[in-house]
Parts: sequence; structure tokens; C-alpha cells
Amino acid sequence: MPQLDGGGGDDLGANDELISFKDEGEQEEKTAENVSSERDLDDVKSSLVNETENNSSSSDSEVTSLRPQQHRPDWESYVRQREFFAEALRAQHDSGLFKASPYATYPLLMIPDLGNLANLSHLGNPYLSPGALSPSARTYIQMKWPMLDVPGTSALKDPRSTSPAHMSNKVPVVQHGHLPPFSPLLSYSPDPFPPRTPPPHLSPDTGLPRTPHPAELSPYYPLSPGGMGHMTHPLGWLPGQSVYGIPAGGFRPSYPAALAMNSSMSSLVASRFSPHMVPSLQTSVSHPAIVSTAIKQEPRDGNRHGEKEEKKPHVKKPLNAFMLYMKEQRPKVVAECTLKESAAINQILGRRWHSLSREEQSKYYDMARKERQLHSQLYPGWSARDNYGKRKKRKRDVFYFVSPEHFSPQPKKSCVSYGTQERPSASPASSLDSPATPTTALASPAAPHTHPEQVQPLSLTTKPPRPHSSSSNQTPPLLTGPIPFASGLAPSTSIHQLTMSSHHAMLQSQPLSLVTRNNN
DNA sequence: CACCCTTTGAAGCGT
DNA sequence: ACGCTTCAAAGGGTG
Repeated sequence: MPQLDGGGGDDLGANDELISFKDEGEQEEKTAENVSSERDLDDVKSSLVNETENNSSSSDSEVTSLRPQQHRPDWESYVRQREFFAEALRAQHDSGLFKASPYATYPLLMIPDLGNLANLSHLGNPYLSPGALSPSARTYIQMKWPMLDVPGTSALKDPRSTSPAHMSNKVPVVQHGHLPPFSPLLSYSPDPFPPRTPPPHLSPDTGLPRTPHPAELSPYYPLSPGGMGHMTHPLGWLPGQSVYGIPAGGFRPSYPAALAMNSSMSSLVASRFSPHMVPSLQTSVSHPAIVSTAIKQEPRDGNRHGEKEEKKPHVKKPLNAFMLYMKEQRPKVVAECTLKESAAINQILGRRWHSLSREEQSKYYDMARKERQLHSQLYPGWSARDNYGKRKKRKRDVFYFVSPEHFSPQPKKSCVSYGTQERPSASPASSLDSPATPTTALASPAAPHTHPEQVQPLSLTTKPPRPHSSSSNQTPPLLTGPIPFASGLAPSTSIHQLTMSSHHAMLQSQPLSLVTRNNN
């Protein structure tokens, strides 16, 4: 069923809100081995720049100071772009993101420079893969939900983003005079951990989707056939319609062909950007998640014989909390670090993710939840399965015998980041207790951490190679050190917790040292 | 050029 | 329900 949030929302929220707060775990780590963890970061940082976790605010000053150190060909333009982005980010935070609506994170209006869209691609549309776009396709506008009620007054809540005052009010705010109020979206849960109740658009009784009234349309995204016209993606990037317009014939009926940009917004954009940059905004734009297969394949399939028709646009999966976090933070990490490899960056990000405070993580979980909600509304018939097999190929089945004692930390890369393999800090504990559901955990923020001790025990100081994708995690490199549970899998408590998720359950098999790299 | 790597989370499928 | 797989982003590395 289309996970329409509501009832679905609950569901949706349920999982996504399995926040893996690392608070406790982290604290614990901090006591004993956490030192290592921090050191981990420190190590990374050292090579990067000093950044402290709290300091993740690494704001601009820091970044800025670093910039000079980077020697890139197009550094300037790159910097400009990133600054813009950073500015926007800061603006989000300034707008009281953590206090008010998580969606305060959407008041961004991202407009990459035409000339450097490529560089920005990673900063922009989460759903548009560079390769999927034709050159012209890159002429799009990256835009985040205009925050109508940007609480300009709200003080900044995000400790990480101690943004300079100069940024706060630069966020473009779009006013929709004639549109149904987005208030639901904008005022979304002032309470970071609101009790879960069926969203307005869901029947309170059944929890099933019901036809929303325009005024109460989707709690987050007004989406009805009619409402669609005004809809834009929350995380949103507003691809130029000319490029992203969904092929009328190609779309599955259930896929809204396109999202029309409301006049206000388009005018705003238009006024702000040259027509060249904003092609046909008046008409419609597709959801960023949509990537026309035809377009996407364009690069590869040279032969365009008739592929256009059969293609149903490739709708990407909505980004999960971590992905959203990554998108947002990657630029910072990249800026602070000399590292360029995403794998390394991702490791750092993974660590930081665990080190995030509850509020910080919840912010992303909320965003992700909304993202999914929107996505489900936009593509009712879409299923993650639709994308199965889209990727080229996974790794082949490979069996690795890894004996605990033979783990050689051998980081794949000499890079510091890899070295930080102290997965320990990966805070298994945090992951383990992550299963806090919105109702449970989020609903009551304290919940997950209520009994830290339970979680901590884990001596799972070493995060086992990720079970899930047998593919990646289980590669030796990840198995950096003796795996704690190898010897006994971890305290009962941990074990208990391990059962909480498949991933963790997988840990049980880890000790076997038999890693299978699957692959299709 | 295609895929790997690496992260977490969501979702789907098979048992 | 559980275990496992795939995909989502990203971009340097690899063959």
C-alpha cells in the first residue's frame, strides 16, 4: 500500500525513526574507548581539519579558512556554490529548524550556477543523477521547500550551525497568495517528537488514505490531482521541466506526470534567475525523484531506438535520513578534508551520524519521513522494487573466510578516514537502540535513552561489518579489529538487541567469519 | 567505461 | 517475524 504516512505514516515513521542515537552509547564510548572513537574522528580531522564533533558546526569560518588550502582548478566557482549552499543550510538552521518544524530545512532555494552545475550536482537534487541528465538537463533549479512561515525570529537551535547572522534572512521565501496554505507542512510538528496521530489526510478511523481537502491536503505536501499543481518537492529540486517533464506516455498512470510550479514560485525563481536557467517553470516540473529512463540512459545507450516510449521514468527511492544527512554534510566534510573519496567521506559521515544528538538525527528522520510521504503521494504505485535490477550489477558471490585473528586492519586506503576503522566508535550501541519508534522513542525523546545501560553493554566496540549488504560491509577491510562478539557475540543484552533488526541479527552470523559477498 | 567502495536506512522478497 | 538483498548519494579508485 502506498505508504501514505499517516497510518502509513506511522509505519513510515516507525522505522525511520528508529533513531540510532548514539548518546548513551557514545557517552560510554567516550569514557573508555570512545576515546578511540573521538580519536577516530580526530584522526580524520587531523588530516582534514580540526573539527570537533560539537564543532561540526564547522561553520563557515572554519571552512572558509580551509578553502585556501584547497587547490582546485575551479575552486572559486566551487566555493561560491558551496557557500551558497552552506548559506542556505545555515539559513535553515537559523530559521529555527530544530525548534520548530523539521521542515524548516526546506526553505532553501538552491540555484546552482549554470556553469557549475556539475559541481553542484551533489549538493542538489537528491534524485537527479548527473549521468541521468543531458547537458541541458542540468539547467535546473535546485530548490527546497519554500518555507512560508520561516520563523525568522526563532533563534538558531542547531548548535552545529552557529551560523553567522548575516545569513539568517536571506532565505527566499515564497508566498503563495492563492494557494492552499502549506501551513500543515510548515508548521509541521513543532514538537520534535510529537505523539503519533493519524495525519489529516488519513482517516482517523482506518488510517487509510482519504481524499484530502485542499485546505488540509497532505500534512506536508499538498498532493492531489489538483493540489499537485502547486506542489514542489520538499527537499526539492525543481528540475527544468523541459528536461524533466515526464513523458506523457511514459508515465505510469499512477505517477503524477509532473508537478507544476505555482506561479508565485515560478515568478520568484524567474525573477531571480535568468530564463535560461529556469526553463518553462511555469508549466511543470517533475519530482526530483523522477529520472526519465530515457534521459537517464541517454548517456549509455547510444541507440535511442525507441527506448523513449517504453521508458517509464525511473523514480528513485526517497532518501533516508542518513542519505539526507549525507547530502547535507558531505560538502562540509569534503571541505574540511582533503579526502575526496566518497567511501572515505562516507565513513566519516557515518561516524558523525552516530555522534549526532537526538534532535539532530530526528531532524533527518523527520525529513526522511516526509520525503517518503511525499514520494508515496507522488508515486502511489511506485515500489522500491521497481528499481530493482536497475543498477548494473552487484558484486558477485564471493566467500571470504575471515578468521578473527587474521583480521588485518589493512585499511583499503591509506587515508586516515579508512584508518578510523575503529568501527567501535561506530557505536553499535547506538544502532542497536535505534529501533526507537516514533511512537516510542520519538514520541518521548527520552525513551530511547531511558535505559542507556541496556544498550551500552555492548561491547560491540567494534561494529561488525555490516551485515546487510553482504556486499559491502563484509569486506575484510571493514573488519578492522578483533571482532568483539566473535568470541561470544556480545552480552546477552546485546544479543537481545541484535535481534531487533535484521542487520543486527546478522551480527550473529558474523562471528562465523564467513562472509559471503553476494551478489546476485 | 562500468563497477567498486562505503555509510545508514527503507523496503521488498523469500522462508 | 525474520533474514537477507537491493537501492538510495557520491566520487575517487580500479580493472
